[in-house]
Amino acid sequence: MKNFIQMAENILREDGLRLTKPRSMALNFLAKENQPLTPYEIRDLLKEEGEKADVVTIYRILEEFERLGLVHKVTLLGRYIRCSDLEMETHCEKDIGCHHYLICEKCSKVQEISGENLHDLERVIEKKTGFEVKNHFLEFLGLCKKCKK
Amino acid sequence: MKNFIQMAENILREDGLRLTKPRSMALNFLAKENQPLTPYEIRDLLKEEGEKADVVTIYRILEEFERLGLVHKVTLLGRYIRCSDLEMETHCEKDIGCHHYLICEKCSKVQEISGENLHDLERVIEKKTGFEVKNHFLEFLGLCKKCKK
DNA sequence: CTTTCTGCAAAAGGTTTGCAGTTAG
DNA sequence: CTAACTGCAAACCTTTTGCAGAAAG
Repeated sequence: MKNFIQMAENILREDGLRLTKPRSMALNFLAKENQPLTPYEIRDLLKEEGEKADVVTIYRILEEFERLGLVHKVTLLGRYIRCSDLEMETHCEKDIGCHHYLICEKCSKVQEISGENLHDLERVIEKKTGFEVKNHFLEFLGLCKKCKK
Repeated sequence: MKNFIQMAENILREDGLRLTKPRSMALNFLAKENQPLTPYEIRDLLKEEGEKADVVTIYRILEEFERLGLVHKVTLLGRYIRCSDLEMETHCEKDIGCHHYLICEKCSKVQEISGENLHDLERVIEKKTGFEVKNHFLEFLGLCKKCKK
């Protein structure tokens, strides 16, 4: 956790971004929670600590964080979660084996898993984590034959 | 394509739903296009054929279609695509091996593929379809250990 | 100091809801 | 006929944009 924050701050600095109060606090909450948060939730968390920040600012902060590989957006939830230490260290931006999430339909808690075979994976997941996979979303982004040319 | 429409109409009937003009035409366009459409696009297509329908109606229609397994929502695009004949026949609701989509970042065209191993799959995809996979989105929905109890 | 960030106001989408009127079966 | 469906208006929620003022380095 401390690790994440330090690495993140370095990455920000390297990119020439300033370490402002909202950015720093957003990093802290993302690290502490270790669960995906909405921009509004982050705004509220800041407010609880006496730092009022506009949601617009949080949106812009998260946009930068995502670009720098500090957070992922969990598409199905519209929430942002901090990248794992592993992802940060290996700088495995969009690699296979990263950012696979298990989203509980009931409590909305998210756990990260890594692995590569979907079929086997589901079985392994159920055995190792006790998570009962009901549905999965798999979509590929890229360039089709025509557009590649 | 004709197949899809007939099967879909049967499924609607079996569920006690009425075969109205907007529903029937939406089915036709989804079948004909074979590409994911937004509710607004469907509304416009209907309008072009002289049938004006409200977007709200289209939203409600698509909601029903999804419930009945006639269409899938392509999460990343916010669009709806007709289920494949295979899916309809096997009634493979949420099964592994279904609804995997390749989304072109440039032309936004979508192709469906089936297969189960993600790693191998990407390689196979590139060879078979010429689609260059840049990124994939994989998220699982289900119940975590706690919530399962 | 000067560039970068933030706050505020406002707009822009996308989606949902309630209710009265219309239509399929 | 009568339950189901649709249209309209409005609300709601999330996200984006522009610009002037504030703050980091």
